[in-house]
Amino acid sequence: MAVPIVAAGQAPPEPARVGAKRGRPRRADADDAILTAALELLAEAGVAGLSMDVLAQRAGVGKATIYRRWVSKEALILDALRTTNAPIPAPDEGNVRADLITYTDAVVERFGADRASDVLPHLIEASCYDDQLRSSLDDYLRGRQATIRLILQRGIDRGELGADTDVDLVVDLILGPFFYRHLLTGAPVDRDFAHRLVDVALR
Amino acid sequence: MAVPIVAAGQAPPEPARVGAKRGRPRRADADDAILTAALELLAEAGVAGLSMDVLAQRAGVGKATIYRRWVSKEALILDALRTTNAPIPAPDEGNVRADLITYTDAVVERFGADRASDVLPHLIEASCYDDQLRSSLDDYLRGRQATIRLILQRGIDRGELGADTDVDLVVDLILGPFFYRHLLTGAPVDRDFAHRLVDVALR
Amino acid sequence: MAVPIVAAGQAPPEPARVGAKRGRPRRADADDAILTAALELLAEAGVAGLSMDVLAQRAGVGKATIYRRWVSKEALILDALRTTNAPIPAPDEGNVRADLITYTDAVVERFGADRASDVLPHLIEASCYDDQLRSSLDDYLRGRQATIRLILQRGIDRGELGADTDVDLVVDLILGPFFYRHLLTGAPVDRDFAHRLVDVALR
Amino acid sequence: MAVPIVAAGQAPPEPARVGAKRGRPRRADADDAILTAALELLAEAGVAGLSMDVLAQRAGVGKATIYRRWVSKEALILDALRTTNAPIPAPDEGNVRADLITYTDAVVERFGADRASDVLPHLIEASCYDDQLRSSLDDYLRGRQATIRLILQRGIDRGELGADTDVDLVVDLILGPFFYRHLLTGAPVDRDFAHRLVDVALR
DNA sequence: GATTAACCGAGACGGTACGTCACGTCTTTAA
DNA sequence: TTAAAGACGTGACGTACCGTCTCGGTTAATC
Repeated sequence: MAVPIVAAGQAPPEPARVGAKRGRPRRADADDAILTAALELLAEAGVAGLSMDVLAQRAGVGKATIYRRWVSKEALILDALRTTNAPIPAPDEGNVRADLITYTDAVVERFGADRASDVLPHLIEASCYDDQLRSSLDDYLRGRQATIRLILQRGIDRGELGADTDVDLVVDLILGPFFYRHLLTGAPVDRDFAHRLVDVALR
Repeated sequence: MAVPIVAAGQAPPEPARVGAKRGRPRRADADDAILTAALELLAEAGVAGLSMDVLAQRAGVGKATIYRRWVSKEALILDALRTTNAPIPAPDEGNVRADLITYTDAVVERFGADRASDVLPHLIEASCYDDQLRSSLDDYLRGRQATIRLILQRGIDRGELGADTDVDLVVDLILGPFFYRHLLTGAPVDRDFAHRLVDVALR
Repeated sequence: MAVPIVAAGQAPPEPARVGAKRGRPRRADADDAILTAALELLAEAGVAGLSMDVLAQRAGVGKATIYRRWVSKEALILDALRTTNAPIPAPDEGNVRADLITYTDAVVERFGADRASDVLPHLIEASCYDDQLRSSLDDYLRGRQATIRLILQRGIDRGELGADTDVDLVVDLILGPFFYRHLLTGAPVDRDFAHRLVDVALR
Repeated sequence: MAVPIVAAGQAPPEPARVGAKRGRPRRADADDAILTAALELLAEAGVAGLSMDVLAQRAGVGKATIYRRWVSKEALILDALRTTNAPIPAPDEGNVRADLITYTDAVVERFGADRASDVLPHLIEASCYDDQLRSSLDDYLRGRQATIRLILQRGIDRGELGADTDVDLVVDLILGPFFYRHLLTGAPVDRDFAHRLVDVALR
């Protein structure tokens, strides 16, 4: 996931294909070691407990090796997030509403487990100071919409939803309130809440 | 806004009115001086530029004086936010949809002006590590729902909306997507978007 | 020995006598704690083993406290050197030659004990990059000539030496070869060598 | 000057002439390229500016190539010093005093030009941690006595000086005070000072 | 009027993390 | 085998904050 010089999540920009690569290649397993250690530390003590010194030591790696692979601590954290947070697979029960319910139930469950995770809040804040991170994070978060978009698109293809369905809006109507409650007001996020959102969005 | 010892936003719990106070009373103008300096620094360099040392110097105040009035840097920032971000007044045009449109237009405008404010993200993150702050922030953010709740309640009272209207849900449907776009995906937040949200919420 | 802001060894320049001192005063015992820890570390592992992190920890002090009292690691080391290396007292046997012999014997002994001390070499190098240190070190080293100068002056006062005696030259003739052998050529520095130097210098 | 594996200044121990050479031969011009680059960097920024990474890049050479030819950075620096600092040729005017004056005048001039060179101090310090370097440096510095020893020997051979002249002592008496002033006290080193040293040494 | 107690500005305190740099070694591909 | 390139683990650097503590000095209410 880590890339030569660019920010996290950016595709490696053809690393000077011509001359091929000279010099000692990067340790192949270092990325994994670092990300694994990062996830451990995040689980143990949250973002606040993830200091670069400790991370390097835990991963058995020099700090420079980390900074060679990620432009910043936050780019690394974002990649760690990507690693853990496997996308929720799209159910396909032939019915948009059923699919969305299944999907949102999974989201609710994950939010519950994710309880008090400070990773996303940290990245949101950090992205205020770092444009590269901002766009990486936006990419990541828009990517997380893929499942729900797929469900909707299938519905449109099946004729279950009108061709003029505002997919963007439906996505925001379902995910927006989720995050709003989870990150901002602290109001409960449960299945009932999710179902009502789906009902409204499909109304 | 600042209180003797409790967290930001908590009502001062009757400061032991009984025994009255001995000793030198607190400087009356210090709260203002501190909040003003804080707002200046936030405007100049964001949360990252608001160090307690600089703040104390700017406000012409000792650091201890700040910590005597707010439990933490973040409690202070939250109060500063409260100070700037005056609540948007509830329009009253006798029509729920019109009122919501007027209101959301104001929100859109403020979000635009708020461009790249890192204050809210910072507080969200900090609240992950500080329960007192967490609840203060939740209070504040729920308080920001007052306007929209008032509009809806008036509609219900007028019979324009059914008595069984799920106010909580409508609030989340309107505000959730706003913050989701603003803080997370970075998608544009404009009047058109707001109007569609209102339409769906009232549908 | 440490001084508010100026380099090591500089006399504290009347610390703004007017306004007296405001703010919390510096910990009185910190200087000692730091210098003692520094001397321990120097004894254990030489200059190379004296890292600021370890020193701070050993002295039970924050790094900032050290940097508040000494402008640089080297200024601190110089003060540590001053602390250990008490001046050799001037003998007074009523005879210049006898006094010088006694004195140089003491120097020889100290050089022997000083075996492999890397402190002075380190300071000499560091002083190439730091003018303030350079002049502090010069002061210190010229101060170390005091004993020998006193012996000679007494001789002049007694009429044992001519009033036109070139004291500077005699000092350099005795100390120069000492350091030259000790630091540069590694040739042995013993009493016999010292005696011959004294004989030549007084010839 | 560089040698296969041994310390700087050691004679190359017959580089396994027998089996001839297998594999890629060493670049013949690398030594020169490295030393030249080293001298440039020393001139530009002193020892502190001579990092091995920069040096390798400047010389168009891999770091391993440098370490294959010199055991350490300091061994390389010593060789660089040897390269620049050509020995001062021995004058031969048939008179010891005149020869010494001519010689010391040249030394004074070089010291003046050498102003603030940090090379020698650096090597002196480094030699505290590295025995091999220590003896190489001692060799080098004793080698620098050759000129003055030659002048004295000629004087002895001519009968101008007694056969019992303590050559070692005379050398130390002349060079010791030079270095003492130059490296330690920072006192001026001029022709007058040198002449007085010669007078005393020959008295 | 004296005492007491909480406040005040200033700034030093012990900690902790940061990101950079240089070291000397190791690992590639190419000659 | 040696070359150039450059990644590697290590560890020190000096800075910047944090939130607390300690000064000498006010400023009331209480005694």
